[in-house]
Amino acid sequence: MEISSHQFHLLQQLNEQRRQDLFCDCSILVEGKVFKAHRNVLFASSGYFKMLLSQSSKETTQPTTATFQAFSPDTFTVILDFVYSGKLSLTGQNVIEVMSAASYLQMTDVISVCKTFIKSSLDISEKEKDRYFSLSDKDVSSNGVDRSCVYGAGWRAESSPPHSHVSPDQGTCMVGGSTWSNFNYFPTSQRNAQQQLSKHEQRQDSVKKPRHLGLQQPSDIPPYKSSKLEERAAEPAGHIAPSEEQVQLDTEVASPHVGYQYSQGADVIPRSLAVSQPEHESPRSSNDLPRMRFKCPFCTHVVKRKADLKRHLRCHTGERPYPCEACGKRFSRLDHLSSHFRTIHQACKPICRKCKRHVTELTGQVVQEGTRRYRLCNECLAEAGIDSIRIDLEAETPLEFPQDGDKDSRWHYGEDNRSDVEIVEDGSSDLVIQQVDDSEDEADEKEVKPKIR
DNA sequence: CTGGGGATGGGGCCC
DNA sequence: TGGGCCCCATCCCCA
Repeated sequence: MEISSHQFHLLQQLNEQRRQDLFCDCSILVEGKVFKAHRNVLFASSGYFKMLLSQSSKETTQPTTATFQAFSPDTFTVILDFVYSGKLSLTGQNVIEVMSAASYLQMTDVISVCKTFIKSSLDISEKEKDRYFSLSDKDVSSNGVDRSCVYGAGWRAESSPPHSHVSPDQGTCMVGGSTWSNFNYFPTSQRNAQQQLSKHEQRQDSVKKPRHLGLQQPSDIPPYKSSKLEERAAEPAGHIAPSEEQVQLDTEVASPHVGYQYSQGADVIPRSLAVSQPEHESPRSSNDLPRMRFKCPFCTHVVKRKADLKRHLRCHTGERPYPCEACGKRFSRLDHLSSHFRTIHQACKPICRKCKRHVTELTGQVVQEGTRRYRLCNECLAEAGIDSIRIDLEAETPLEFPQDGDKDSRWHYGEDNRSDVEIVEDGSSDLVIQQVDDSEDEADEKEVKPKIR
């Protein structure tokens, strides 16, 4: 006969003992703050502690002390509370750091839940953005990751990997003592987003660059993509890229956990899920400069700046917050959008698209094909049989790139004023010819450039 | 089929 | 810290 509440009460008791510092035989020092805990609980919850404590198990009479500088006391509080309660308090602010800490401590369940949290948040963001094509980032974030959520990990979770899909749009939620299957939630829009990403993923599969730190994805390991978050989280991560070892060695030279290799049955914690936050040298040498590195929790990539990591993470999450309002194409980066806008919609290059010769206001014209603009020299225009078309540039309204902070406003470009513009359209191809006036165009560019640059 | 060029995306890094 | 520029790799289209 099984009393289902026993595990819950047992954990509750242990948590109570921890709070009262009863039988605590392990001290964890995180940036100066001391946490008391039970060795056996830590051993059972974290691969890192399992490794650490098994090494020091011979001296069981001595209290064990672990020191961390890779994450904050607040983050460790979240982790420790989870260990002792099964409830993970995630917010948009702490999820990255919690995931990093969980990676560091080799707590796969926590990593999975964090990934799901991030993915779901982005999904909500995408949903909002799809509704209002150019929602501001601020609005999105307020609808997304900023909501706090408390995840409850079931203590029967060992039977199945955590395929949890919890939507942050549920707001604050408390799920305690449930099995993972109790909160399998997969928003339909998430599936849609995955479908939308599929092409991008296929492209990215081959865009894996070997040049970064000389690293290369092993051929047998598919590059990790955003829509594979769940699969990756759930899959037995038994593959370790040999090259990843280099990263570990490179970034964790002085760390106390150098070269650890935790294995739990067939499951090996993927080292690619290692720390994604600054690698403080510990103990830091007085001579060494603090070598700040930020590791991507999804791949082996290491960057020097947090902002670069944030930017890099978009290639995993598939987030594309910058839509081109001229053609609808979305970009993960503003500079890519700017570049796209300049090349596709502004015809900035004074080059004939056909013969590649330099064109001036005398020797060529701007051709507008739908929202695309490019230049053709008069000869090429004549070849195309459209040499007699002239446009009153006084009335011509150039495509304008939105200013900063104007992400949520519609862009203004010629299309809106076409009724006012004397344009000639090719009925079959939506072709619009505009006379090149470099002086005018230069002025246009000057007007736009400060916004872009 | 192949090579060239445009478009795109990712990283480094400066401001 | 975000914006933006530069460089490079890759994809895709077209001749």
